[in-house]
Amino acid sequence: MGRAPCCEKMGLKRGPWTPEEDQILIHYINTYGHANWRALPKQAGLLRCGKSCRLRWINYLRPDIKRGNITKEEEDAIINLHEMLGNRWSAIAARLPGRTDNEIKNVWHTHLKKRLPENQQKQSHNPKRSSNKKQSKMEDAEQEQQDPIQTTNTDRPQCSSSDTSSFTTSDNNSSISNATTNHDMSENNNNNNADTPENNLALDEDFWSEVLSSDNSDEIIGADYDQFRLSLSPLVTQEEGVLSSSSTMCHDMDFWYNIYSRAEELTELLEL
DNA sequence: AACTTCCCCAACCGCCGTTAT
DNA sequence: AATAACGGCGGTTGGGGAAGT
Repeated sequence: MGRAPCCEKMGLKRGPWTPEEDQILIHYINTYGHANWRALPKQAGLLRCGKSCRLRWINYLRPDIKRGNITKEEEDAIINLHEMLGNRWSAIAARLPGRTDNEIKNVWHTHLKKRLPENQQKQSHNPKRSSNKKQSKMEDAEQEQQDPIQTTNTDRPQCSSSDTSSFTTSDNNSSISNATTNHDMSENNNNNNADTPENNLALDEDFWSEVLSSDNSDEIIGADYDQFRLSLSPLVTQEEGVLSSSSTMCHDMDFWYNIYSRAEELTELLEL
């Protein structure tokens, strides 16, 4: 016998959500949480099935959703991650804080897939994915062990909006967390001479004294800073490797200043 | 201006793994 | 151990706006 449908269709609303429904859902979840999606709509007074509520919350209403276009850096990260993980959108999304699996899936199908050579497009699905989900979770764990900088667990706390590691630029669109594939980024950067560690020290002590003394560094950091962090990724990789640190996902401004301060030393180590 | 085609993305569907009974 | 319920995931669809003719 097949599984019962997730909800009775009778009397339940479908299709786009109205602002009123959104408000009800947000208010309910903020007040009571979402321990039980199935029961939620009834308790909240929504004529929706639990699945629909969950999807709406996860993909649109969550407060930590990052709005705005996918940045070039994020696109590159998605491409790299897709190469490693295949169509495991939630796993990819877990590495891009603020982005949802649905969003990444859409971006992939509408933009990024087209960039692949045709033969890769044809066989683009699940190069590493096993048909067995348990197996693929083990692969995730395995990979996490090899690469502690990345996260594979969606339950793991992600950088909050107040965390300076998820730097927000002035236009709110060009931010990317260092949770993104540092290794991948560094690979990209290594292929791009403009971003070698030697070239990334455009931000000087004046910049740092301003940032570190500011109460709201978000206001003064911008695209240069994002570029800076990105270009320092290889050094971060080195730092994490050398110190075998517990690798907190969310490095703060002090961390980046430390990397900046030790750029020479880390570059040397990197070259060894 | 009217019509058609294309593109984007929110939402739905169905399946799977986990958990509770 | 078997079954049902649930949450989560990836694949797919279709409405609506943009672009093209």
